[in-house]
Amino acid sequence: MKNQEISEIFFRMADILEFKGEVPFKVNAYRNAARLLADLTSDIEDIWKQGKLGELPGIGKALQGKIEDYLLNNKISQYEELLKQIPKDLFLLLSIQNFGPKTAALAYKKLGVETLDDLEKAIRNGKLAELPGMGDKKIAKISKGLELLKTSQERISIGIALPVIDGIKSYLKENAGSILKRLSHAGSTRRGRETVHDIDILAESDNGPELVQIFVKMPNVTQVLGAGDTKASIILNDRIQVDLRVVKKESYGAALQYFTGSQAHNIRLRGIAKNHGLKINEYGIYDGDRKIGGEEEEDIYKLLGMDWISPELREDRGEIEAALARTLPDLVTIDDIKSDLHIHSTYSDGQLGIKEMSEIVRTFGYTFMAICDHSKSAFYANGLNEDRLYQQIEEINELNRQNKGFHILAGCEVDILPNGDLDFSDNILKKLDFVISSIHSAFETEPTKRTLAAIHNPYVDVIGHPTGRLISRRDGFAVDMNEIIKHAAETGTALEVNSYWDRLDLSDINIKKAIDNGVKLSINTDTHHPNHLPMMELGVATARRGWARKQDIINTMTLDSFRAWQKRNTI
DNA sequence: GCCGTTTTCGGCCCGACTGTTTTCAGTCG
Repeated sequence: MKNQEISEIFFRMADILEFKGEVPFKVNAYRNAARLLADLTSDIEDIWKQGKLGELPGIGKALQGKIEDYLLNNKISQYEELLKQIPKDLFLLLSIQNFGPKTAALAYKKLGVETLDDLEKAIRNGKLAELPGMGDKKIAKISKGLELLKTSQERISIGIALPVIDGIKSYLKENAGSILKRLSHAGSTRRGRETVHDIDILAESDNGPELVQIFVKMPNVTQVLGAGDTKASIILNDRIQVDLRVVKKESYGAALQYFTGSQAHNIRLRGIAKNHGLKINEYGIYDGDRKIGGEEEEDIYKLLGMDWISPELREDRGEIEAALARTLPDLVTIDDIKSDLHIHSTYSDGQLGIKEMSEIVRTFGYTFMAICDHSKSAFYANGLNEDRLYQQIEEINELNRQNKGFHILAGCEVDILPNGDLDFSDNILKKLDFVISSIHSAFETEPTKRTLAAIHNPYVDVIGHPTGRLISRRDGFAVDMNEIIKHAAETGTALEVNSYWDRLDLSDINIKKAIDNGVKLSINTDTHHPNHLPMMELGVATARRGWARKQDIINTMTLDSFRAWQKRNTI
């Protein structure tokens, strides 16, 4: 799909135009279009073929022409032209903190700075300091930014960030005592994004300076980037930046709304406020000079005539229109989840036996679970052959006889082989209660065709981690998600939302697309170790970001309705 | 660049912070 490719070009064109000193509104037009394309759940090529490009908000004549250029010629000629006029490593240079487009342009024009090395040299030989507006402190900040870029990690997974947030919250509660009132995380972690750049913490207190001091003296703070009376920024464990912002009671709601973002969502809200003759900032919502709300986050949305919007939806992907029309979806919650359907045991590569694991799973409040160990071809994971599978089914049956009020489904995560066959025959699969089917090998070999074959198998209930992406390591294999969704809808096969922190596969955008086409989803942890079980929350957050409701998720069903849903029982 | 029952021209979110300034530009979120 070309959506992503064009989106990336538009983001870069925005950077270039900004570097060239274009008016900010033009730059924003490109960024808005880039975001729209990245978030789009339908194929831009289809929209173009239907002649409906102009119906997309923010896509006018000029941008339509560029999209068309790319679809016809696989390049945007104006972008190619622009690339000739900029420093070699512009995009890298612009990622340096405290080194923005204006400074980059100045350094390029006056000193010929094209790369990080050039910049470092210009700092060392004092040339940069000779430029207008450059003082010692500014140079020092740019040096720091350059240093940070060299050592800093990529965005980190939400699965890593959330436990860090829990630790910070506990620390603050223990050490700040009565000066700390309300406390929340904000930013992209609150919105449940799969990866985050930093952690935002918001606190309510009448004593900002003291709270800030407690915060910067936290254990494992390796750098204090700044600390004032109401805010501070630190680097934790040389790894992740954490920003604290302290506000008073009357502004807490407005600040929480503001710092949760996203930026695009906030910009839309402020535009709407303006149309109503109101103004929003992080301290409250105002009618002229009169403050009319801001103590609670709900105030902001209510005063703009809309429903409160769950943080996971706040990306300006249609949630504002839905909130105004009062048609926001009733999103699935963690409390709706009644089963975890993808759990490994010591039969293959899990850490616990079925009995021990099931006892822990029960404590999550679920009423059933599925053991889905690997199949025989998964040598690397100690996959089960037919005999051991029968043995496992026997053990599960025995446990179910002993267990009242909790049921274990005998399942399997059957490999989709390179030739498109499944690793077990239908005669075996039909003996199981539940089947997940996944690709674990030969990612390059017709992954779409193989997945479709699995979808059409009458015993396959769920396609596991459908794109195979690993957030920290590799992109997904090149599956045609439109085809997979179409066939999943036709056959009544669910797609997995694998909740393991490094997978979160399907992603939010694909979840939305699946739901829009009537496909059911299965949120599972793919647990190999009991520590993985709480990751259900990550899967639920990702599903919520994809606008998933309770009725879209098979894990919210009772055991009876789940069985009635299975396609093998609907024939 | 886009957009329009206020507008086909003149708007386009808002504020903090910093550093370099004699009143503001750049960067960030």
